[in-house]
Amino acid sequence: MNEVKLSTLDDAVGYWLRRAQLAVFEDFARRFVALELTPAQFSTLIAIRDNPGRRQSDIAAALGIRRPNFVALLDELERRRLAERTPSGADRRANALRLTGAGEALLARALAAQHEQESAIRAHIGEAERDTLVATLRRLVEF
Amino acid sequence: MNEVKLSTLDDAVGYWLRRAQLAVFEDFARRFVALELTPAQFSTLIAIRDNPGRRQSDIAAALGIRRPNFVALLDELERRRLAERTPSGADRRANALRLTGAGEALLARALAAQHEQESAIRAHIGEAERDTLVATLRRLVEF
DNA sequence: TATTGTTATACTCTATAACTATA
DNA sequence: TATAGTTATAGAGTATAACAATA
Repeated sequence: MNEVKLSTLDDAVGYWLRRAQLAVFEDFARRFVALELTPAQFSTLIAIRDNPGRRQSDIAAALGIRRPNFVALLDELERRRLAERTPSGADRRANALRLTGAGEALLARALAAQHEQESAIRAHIGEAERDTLVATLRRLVEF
Repeated sequence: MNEVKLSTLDDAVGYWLRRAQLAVFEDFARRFVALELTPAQFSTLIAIRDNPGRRQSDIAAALGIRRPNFVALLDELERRRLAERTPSGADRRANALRLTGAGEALLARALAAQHEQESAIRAHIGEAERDTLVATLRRLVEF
């Protein structure tokens, strides 16, 4: 196949943002396949560990996940005995979320895998560039 | 809702890459809603304009779109008389792609809208930071 | 009345297998 | 046999409406 030109896309932030995100997420998927964790499940485990006892709605909202879509995700984490829905004391409508011992153990392994990915990125694009990248991306989110 | 902590995600390239990409694509969608063009349709119009007469497969591959998924996308562009499938001379299996006059006209408006988005991004994060961002994202794609 | 968790549902993206017509 | 375009289909991911229990 002869080369196909894509002149206008070659300097577009949106285009490279999408391609870079796909590349990093594919690498993430490779590293996490053994742990059987999707990005959404991984960030959910982090959010629960950092905020034990919080309501489903709060955790879901913080992660940008709609409440209805969070139900099946939690069902699966509970089925695998990684997280639990426990009674929320005062409000009997709410579920308080907590990690199990197995959940904390798996999260520890996942955090190690994530750390390896961050190190690989640092090695590939450079330490300073990585810090600049994260800083710029954070400003872009407010955009 | 009290604040929810997300310690570990706060310095992760993958996390901010995803959030920034969502923010930029939401802005893109707002700017392109009047043109009724998705990112995939927009980049397809660019690819066809830059490579008139090329086969479907080549254009799809250059955009990272699987051949089966490219069919409906092209059907829609043809239905709206923005692009055409024409006979490809030698090989009677292949379709050569071209933009119509209407397609070129709409693409011109789309490119203007994209240019406005790029200007807005430059204004928000700064000229030099934007160039550094694109350069870093391109290196990240090889990752 | 409003909110929490849930069910049902639908729409978009993306992926694969297999067909047809040509090569 | 292999390739170009196509069909059918299935799986994620994400969106909304509406319900039961509770506030």
